[in-house]
Amino acid sequence: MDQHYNPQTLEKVAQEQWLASKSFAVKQDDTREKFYCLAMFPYPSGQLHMGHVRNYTIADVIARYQRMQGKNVLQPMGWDAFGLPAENAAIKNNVAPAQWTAQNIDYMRAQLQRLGFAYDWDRELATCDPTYYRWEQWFFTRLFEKGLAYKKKAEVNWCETDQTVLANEQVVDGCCWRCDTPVVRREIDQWFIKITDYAEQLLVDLDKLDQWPEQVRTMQRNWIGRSEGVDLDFALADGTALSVYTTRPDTLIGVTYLAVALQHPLAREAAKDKPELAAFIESQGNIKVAEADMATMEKVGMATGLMATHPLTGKELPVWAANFVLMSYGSGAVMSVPGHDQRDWEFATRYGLPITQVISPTDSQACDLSLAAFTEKGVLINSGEFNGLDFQQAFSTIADRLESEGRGKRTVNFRLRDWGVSRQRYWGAPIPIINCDSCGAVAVPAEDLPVVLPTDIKFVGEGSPLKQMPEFYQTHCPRCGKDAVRETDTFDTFMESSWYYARYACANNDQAMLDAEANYWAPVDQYVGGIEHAILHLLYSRFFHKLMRDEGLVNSDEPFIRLLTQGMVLKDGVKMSKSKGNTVDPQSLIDRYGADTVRLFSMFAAPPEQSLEWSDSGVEGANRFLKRLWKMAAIHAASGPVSALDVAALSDQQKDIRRKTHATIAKVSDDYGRRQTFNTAIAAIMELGNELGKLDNSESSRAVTDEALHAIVLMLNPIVPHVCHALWPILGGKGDILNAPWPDVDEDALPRDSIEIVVQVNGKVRARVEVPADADKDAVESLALSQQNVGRFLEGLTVRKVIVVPGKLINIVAN
RNA sequence: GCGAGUGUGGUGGAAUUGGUAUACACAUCAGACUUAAAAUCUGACGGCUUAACGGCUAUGCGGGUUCAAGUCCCGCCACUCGCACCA
Repeated sequence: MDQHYNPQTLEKVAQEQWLASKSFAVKQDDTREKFYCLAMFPYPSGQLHMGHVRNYTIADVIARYQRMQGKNVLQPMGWDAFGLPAENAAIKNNVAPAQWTAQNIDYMRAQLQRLGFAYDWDRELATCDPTYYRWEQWFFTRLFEKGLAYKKKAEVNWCETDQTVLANEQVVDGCCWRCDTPVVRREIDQWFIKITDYAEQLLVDLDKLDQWPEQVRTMQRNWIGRSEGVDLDFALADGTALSVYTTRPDTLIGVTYLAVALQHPLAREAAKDKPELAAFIESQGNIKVAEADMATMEKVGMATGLMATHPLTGKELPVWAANFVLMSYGSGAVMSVPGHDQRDWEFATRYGLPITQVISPTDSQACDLSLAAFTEKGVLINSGEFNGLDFQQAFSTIADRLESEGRGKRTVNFRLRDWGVSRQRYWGAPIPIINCDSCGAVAVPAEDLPVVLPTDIKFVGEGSPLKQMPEFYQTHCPRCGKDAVRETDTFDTFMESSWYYARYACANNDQAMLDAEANYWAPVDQYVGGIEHAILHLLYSRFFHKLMRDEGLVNSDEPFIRLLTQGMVLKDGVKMSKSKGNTVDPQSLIDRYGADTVRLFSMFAAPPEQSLEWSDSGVEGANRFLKRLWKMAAIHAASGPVSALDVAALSDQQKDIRRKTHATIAKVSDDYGRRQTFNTAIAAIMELGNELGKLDNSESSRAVTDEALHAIVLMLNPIVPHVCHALWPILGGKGDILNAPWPDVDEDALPRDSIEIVVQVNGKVRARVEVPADADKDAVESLALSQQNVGRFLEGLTVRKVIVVPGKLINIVAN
């Protein structure tokens, strides 16, 4: 065989064989354990970038590893094909979004195939295909009928010039990204899905996800934001009540004013007779509809002139309108306790409102209300009959009082808001609703689905083309038959990505959304994707899974059993992006070094969860390793057949290398399966390879080498499958390496005769001693004490304590 | 602003349960091979110090717990991700 590694040729041979024999097409098989491995599908932006390469390589390594464990492995691929970039490209290049998307998919599919990923291409799907989104439309009509989908007014970013809704990313410094017009908030009718009905379940079930990173579970918990508090009423002069939610009823006596959102009905009503308030509300209307902007803006407000009565003290309190009160959380109004809430404190300080202390620290904590609010829990003071109570006592006493007087009620509240799924855009799945003057919003009947998005359109960018297409929106009411108007909004693209994992399992079923095969494969055993999706995509998918479960479509509670969140790919310490001009094109690297080198570097350069710093010379190093591996195997194979390994007759050096082989198998198995740190697995394999070079050419050495090389090729196969595909038969491996079993550890090869023990004096390493593996504590201690350098450091000191960590270290404590 | 992370040689990183800091690579330097270069192979490689053995010092910064801290605790700094219409 050729001693030169030729990736371009051997990768082509391997890929053609995989494609021709459909090596990765799978079906239900009840004789084996199933394993569903999935990487987040890409948006077809044009070309693969390094983030994709990393994401898909990680998943592919896991899929191929699990296959070698004897499992029935499904790994599908598809396209998250709806979304804004297609509309932007359409305007820029004068090409229809459908056509642009289809071209991108074709190019990127070829790139994925060139990287040798083990996908079942028979299950490929694209979310912009009516055969996909028809089921999403159908499912939405089911939710609508169950009352889980509803319409309400909500605010959007609006550009007056373009007469269009802007996404948050399209608002730059408060202005439209295209025409620079200042953006205003506008309220429009929008569709929502009641994720809040599932808030408790979504929170509780996080505890079941013990194979998810703790940080993701924490972020979701905080996002859902369950809190226990009290809803209470402050009476207004006209006899109506202003309802507020608080988690700190213990501070109730310290309330010095109330604050309502600018959109609160009370603020709007007050603004009618108060022009300066109306002007103030108007002036705050250009803040982006994004929480980050809300939180960082200057906190300002204005008195509404209204007064409210404190439910316990009967005191009259002013009602302010404030820009930081969120209409979407609680009742859109808050009671302000400037003594014990920092935001209230800042607001009160700014506007000269009174600050009262009602909580006293229980320990020596500082509490100076002229500097800041005291926000810890403590003991009540200045609260009349409640003085001396702690938080728990005060909470229940005050809540009981309010409940008995009918002025309040204990409430569980969530930060989570219902999911707005309407988008005033063209390139998305049409919302299957018909608006009838007589019947209101009516779901499109199942037999009329899908509502197909017209693709032969001219796209100019000002509003959705669907609004200019009577042939699309003019229709009849399915209920009463009168003329009616079809909904022209489309779905949020998170809708499509919330259930695609399930659809892969029955991608070609045109009779149902999901079927028995979907239930065979679901849930996904391993999901791999970027950490940036930790909250939204993963929460919506979990929600959708529960909705599908309650519709009888799946019989599990959660969609993803194990989650791996990969870090970003950086270049020169910053994220790769076109605008920074620091992108690395995977295609040119594949052309130069082959897919295996690119895969190997991606897996070697960093553990999957950390960010990965790109390095051209590192890629070169990965390529060098594969060349060396090839040459070593070629020379070994060329020197003829190998005699059987005679374990009893090995020299110490041969035994050491055999131990290393089996220790490496054990480590690599753990790294692949439990730790998912592929970089350390590769390092361990490299170490073993380096050791092999030290062996001579004797018969017994060649037998040791043969065993090691078989193990190396099997262990590397998930990462660099092409070169291993080629090397396997050369080394005498039987069948296709794809189906070869993972190597076994020979436990008998692992024990050592002697081990090295580190000797410390007062925690500093002073010597190392070689002791028999079964040496007892006393023997180790006396040997340690006899070391010359140890003696030097013990001179003039008294030994107080000796700590022995078996098999590792001995620490002599002396003074 | 809020929530979640990360920070170790010249560089990427390793150290898995509190127990030898710097594995494995990259870069650099030296040597071998070569007319020469590339490629390949061998060796050196945190800093200071020493003729050498060795010593001191170092995991963003400042404290703490411990026989022992990169790892645990407290306080800071810098960077990254998310914040509901980017996907």
